[in-house]
Amino acid sequence: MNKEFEQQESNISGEGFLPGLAIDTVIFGFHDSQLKVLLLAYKNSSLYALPGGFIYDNEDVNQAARRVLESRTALSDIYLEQFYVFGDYSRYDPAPLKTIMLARGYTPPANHWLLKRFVSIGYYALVDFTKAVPAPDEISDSCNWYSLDELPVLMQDHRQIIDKALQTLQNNLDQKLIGFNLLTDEFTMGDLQSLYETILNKKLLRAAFQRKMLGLGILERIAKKWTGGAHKAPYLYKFISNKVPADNI
Amino acid sequence: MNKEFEQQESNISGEGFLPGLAIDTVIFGFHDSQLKVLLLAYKNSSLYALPGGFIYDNEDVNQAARRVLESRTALSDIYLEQFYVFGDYSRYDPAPLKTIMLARGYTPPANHWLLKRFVSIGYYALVDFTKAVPAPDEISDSCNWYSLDELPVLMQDHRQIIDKALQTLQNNLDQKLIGFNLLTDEFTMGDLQSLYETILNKKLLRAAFQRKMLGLGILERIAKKWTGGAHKAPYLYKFISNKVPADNI
DNA sequence: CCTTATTGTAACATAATGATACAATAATAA
DNA sequence: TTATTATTGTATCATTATGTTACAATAAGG
Repeated sequence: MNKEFEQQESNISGEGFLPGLAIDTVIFGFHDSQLKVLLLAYKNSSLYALPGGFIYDNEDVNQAARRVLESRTALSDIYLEQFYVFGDYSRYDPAPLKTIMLARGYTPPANHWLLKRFVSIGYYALVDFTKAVPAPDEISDSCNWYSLDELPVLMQDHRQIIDKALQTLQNNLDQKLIGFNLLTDEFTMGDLQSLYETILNKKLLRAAFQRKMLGLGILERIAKKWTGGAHKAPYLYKFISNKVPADNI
Repeated sequence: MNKEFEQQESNISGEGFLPGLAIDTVIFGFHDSQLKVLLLAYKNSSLYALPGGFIYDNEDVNQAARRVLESRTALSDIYLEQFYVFGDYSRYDPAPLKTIMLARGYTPPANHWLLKRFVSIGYYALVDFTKAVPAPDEISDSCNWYSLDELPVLMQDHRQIIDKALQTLQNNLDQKLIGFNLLTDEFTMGDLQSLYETILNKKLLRAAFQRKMLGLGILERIAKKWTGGAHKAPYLYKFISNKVPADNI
């Protein structure tokens, strides 16, 4: 794990990996009423990047995505879904990886597999912010949450990848019932509404929201939560239905 | 075009193509109240397959999908969308292509690029059945429409690819307004309802369907259509909004 | 001109959602 | 203890969308 990139780097032909194919994961979390994504800060570079990786030549592509997700969050059984393949020729830009390798003191040959054109399969994941344990990889200084409102400058087309992931999340939020994956196990109706409002980027009517959510029959009322505020205590709920990791992964 | 496969076949290393990456397109048509898909019948084989292809190393992936679509239907400006990446290791099966090459009198070396593991990007297209001109490729005897109800035995996991494409179409039908792409330019409300019923595989209420469709404000009433039947003639409609080929392709 | 099948739409019932109002209640201050 | 305050849970009514039935308006054909 820790020597992973070193192995990929010294492996000039990319033996053992599917060539030209990569995975990028947009890992969403929710904290302080803000949507966050996990980003890596690359060493010797001002660039930030999405957690990504390559696929072993005997590995399922979806499994590789889970592997990447687990290695950056220490979480398994997470909601994870493919959302788009980024395959434009204009993405092709070997400069960032070359810079990274040079900074590591390694001069790659021109035909190094990591410098060739890559097509990237975009996945998005929904994780419980409080449970994830962000872990940088070998070539990054840090792995941290960044609010969607204040993203740093990102490598290549990673900004567009995040944008498209968010669009997909917005479209899927009501259809599939996936929002709960971003909350802790127990939450108030206010937490849930705040999450929905943040993702959809619009205010929702409290009464109608509560009625609809309760009407779905997927929330179990647990107990009351005394926050210390001078007002009625809200109920805590938990999601009943099985927290399916995904449709088909 | 006609010598395309011969070039891919004699090109042992796959020079000029993205390695290990393929495209499979589920091309939907609608005729006689049935959903159809375009399938190729391979020479010297009882197997049928989805139209597919490879990606040039200087070509956008989406552009490659359009190229495949155009070469099998002689149509451009068609609704086309990515729907899933099929990347399980269990898909890996060089046998069919090897059989095809052997039947052509060509014995490929073991390391031939076409015999390696491929990940396939699934696209689905919605075309006007009356406008498409199905054209087989070099290694197939025929390119024809097959009703979804009576599909022949398909190569590899192509049956699952079709199933997943249909699921996606069903999910997208109401959200995006894409059904019109399967009809001729002018159609009756009955045609449209029949299309919806076929795709969704359920009966719809005529009055409610008509009210909803007209309420969308995307249909223009053209003229009446006298079919010769002993009854009131239905109006012909055409789709107003710009027939967008896709979201983002 | 009468029958027949089908279309377009009105009319009503039911369900879903938008909007407002208010009682319940947990802290705090008087 | 009691009043005050903020927030929650839900009832109520308004509006919109959808399900259902009914019926008038045709285009043939006898």
